[in-house]
Amino acid sequence: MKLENITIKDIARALDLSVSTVSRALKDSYKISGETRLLVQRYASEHQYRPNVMAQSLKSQRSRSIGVVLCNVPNVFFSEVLSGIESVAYNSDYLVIITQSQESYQREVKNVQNLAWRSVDGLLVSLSTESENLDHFTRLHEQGLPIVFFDRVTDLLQTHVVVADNRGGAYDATVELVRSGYRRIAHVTSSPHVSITLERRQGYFDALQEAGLAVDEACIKYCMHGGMVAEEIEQAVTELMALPSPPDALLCASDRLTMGCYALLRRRGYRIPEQVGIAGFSNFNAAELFCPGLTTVRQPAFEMGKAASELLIGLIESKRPPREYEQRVFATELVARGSTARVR
Amino acid sequence: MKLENITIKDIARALDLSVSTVSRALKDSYKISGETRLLVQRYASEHQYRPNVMAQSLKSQRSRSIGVVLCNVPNVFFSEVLSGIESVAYNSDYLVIITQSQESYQREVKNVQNLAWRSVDGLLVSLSTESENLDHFTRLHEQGLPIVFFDRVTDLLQTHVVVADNRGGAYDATVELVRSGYRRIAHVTSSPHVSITLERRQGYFDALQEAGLAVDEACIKYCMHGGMVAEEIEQAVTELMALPSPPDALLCASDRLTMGCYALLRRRGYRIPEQVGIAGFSNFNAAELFCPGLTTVRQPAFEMGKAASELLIGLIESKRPPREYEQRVFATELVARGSTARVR
DNA sequence: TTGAAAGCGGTACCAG
DNA sequence: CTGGTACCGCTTTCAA
Repeated sequence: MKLENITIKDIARALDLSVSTVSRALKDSYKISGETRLLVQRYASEHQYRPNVMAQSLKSQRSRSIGVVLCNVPNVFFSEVLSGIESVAYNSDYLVIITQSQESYQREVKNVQNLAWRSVDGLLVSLSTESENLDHFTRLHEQGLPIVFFDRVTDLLQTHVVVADNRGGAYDATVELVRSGYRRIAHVTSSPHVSITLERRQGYFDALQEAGLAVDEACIKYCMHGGMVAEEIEQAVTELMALPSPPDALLCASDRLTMGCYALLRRRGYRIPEQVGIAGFSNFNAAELFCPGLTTVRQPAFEMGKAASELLIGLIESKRPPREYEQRVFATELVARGSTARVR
Repeated sequence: MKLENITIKDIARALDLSVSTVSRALKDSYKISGETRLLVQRYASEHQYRPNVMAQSLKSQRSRSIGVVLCNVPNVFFSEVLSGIESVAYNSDYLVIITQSQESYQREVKNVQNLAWRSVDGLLVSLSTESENLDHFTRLHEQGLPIVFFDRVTDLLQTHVVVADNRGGAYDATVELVRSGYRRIAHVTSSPHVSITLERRQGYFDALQEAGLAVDEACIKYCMHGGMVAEEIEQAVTELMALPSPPDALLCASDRLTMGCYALLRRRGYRIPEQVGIAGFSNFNAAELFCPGLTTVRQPAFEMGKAASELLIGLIESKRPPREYEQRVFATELVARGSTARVR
């Protein structure tokens, strides 16, 4: 059963005009008499004429919709990004189609192909932890499909990119840990395939070196599924704490890892912050209600979503490719709380 | 610039067949020789033929996409529902288009109209707190557009509905408060326009009455924007605590309200659970990390999203309207934690 | 079993 | 300024 709308043809018949005239009248085309234009427009609005979008799309090869490819919506960071994306799209009259990769390369590929094939006008992408090969994007990109990457980005494709200052955020958090007197700071992070992992690790390195602390590879744990599987986190923390000289603090690289590690430390009875300090990336803003409060690095997720959306729509609507692709970097915000407040 | 795909016409030309034959061969139609079918299908797959979805949609008047209308994605409950919706849609090869009403009636109307006009095959809706008038749905519904409501539902429209056992959840939480010795239990809830408010209030009433406790209207505070505006919550709590005989416990009716009230009580220095107990609906599962842990009523959000999605797709794909509309009710789960553990 | 052609609802070019 | 018409890519009668 279908929604019955009147068509341009109906209007033409009713007003004894040709479809082309009606079409032009509706589009406010210049070469049309004010009289007929008004006539048509009045009739159209009286009869609630709505152009059939599928027909327009078929003709124009554009759908006024953008596809979003991300890992998992319930992740706080992503849900806020998504909200930002939607808010811009709403104002620009684009529809937002979402897909989740669940950190699976296979699924990401399928989603991307499906979106492209179902003809979105552009793609907003945060790569899955499993994605090394990016052929599914390059092919589309070469064919001219606008793509903007956010958060987990790549330099294998030349396009706009929206990220937080990941290096800076990790640096700040590490400095805070050092300042609080921690000397053996471990790093629990995601797959080294994704950009954010490398950038955050760099910030961690920089801060350690600046503080004259040694970087110990044994103190860095990579969770290949970004913490999607609980065992990853358990294993990482277990191994760290079993080290001959165990860490006295943890720097976690993502929402899920931070929460996971924090919960695990508490569950295992570690005293935070005395015995172990913990800080990490997280957009969960009730972290202050934890016991002790959790020191977090916050990313302006909503703003990042807006920016990504704006850049993509810009790309879609500009006739020709931009001279230069932008890389928008958003400052992070360190909120120091009890979990790093060791009294020396 | 557009993605170049070969069309059915190209195949026809290459194989010296007619487009109709090719079309039928691709659809595995019965009246076609096995030979030509194989020929066509091989050529198609070799040349990566992808049917143009816009053309198919224009013809069939179906888009294989569903629209989701909800308040706000970053809300934990909704983000989990959304994830459930997406997971089912993915398996059934439907695309999910999301829109946020931000609790605004205006915006809900716009989103619904836009989605319908942009021809989604069906709608998944959780009403905004402001929505009393539902004409924007009834019109579409009468025209045959499949709609399934979830969470904030209505009985003004005859259709499938997916909800949590809201009465039961509120009842359980209130009973828990009573069991812990609280005697003057206030209720902070959302707008009375939405179904969940009434149902949850009923559970609260039932439990109070069963316990022989008086229901005091002064102890019920309605936040008309569901806690979207922080002042609402502040005002509600302030007024409650300023009552001649202030409450000794709070039952909160939604994610945002629960977190908001809890944070506020802590900020204002109330001792929880001794001075004030608090429990409420929330899908935030790190509530155990709070100090004290927060007693929550959890809804199986992901499962609810899946159910809603399945019902909608069923509606879309069945030729005729079902004999009977379903109302799927999901059990809630009470997780009692420190915030209601008063030692008597 | 196959092909021709109409049509889904618009858009845009070309005449007039 | 207006009308006729081809076309976007696919589906589906209707004939052959």
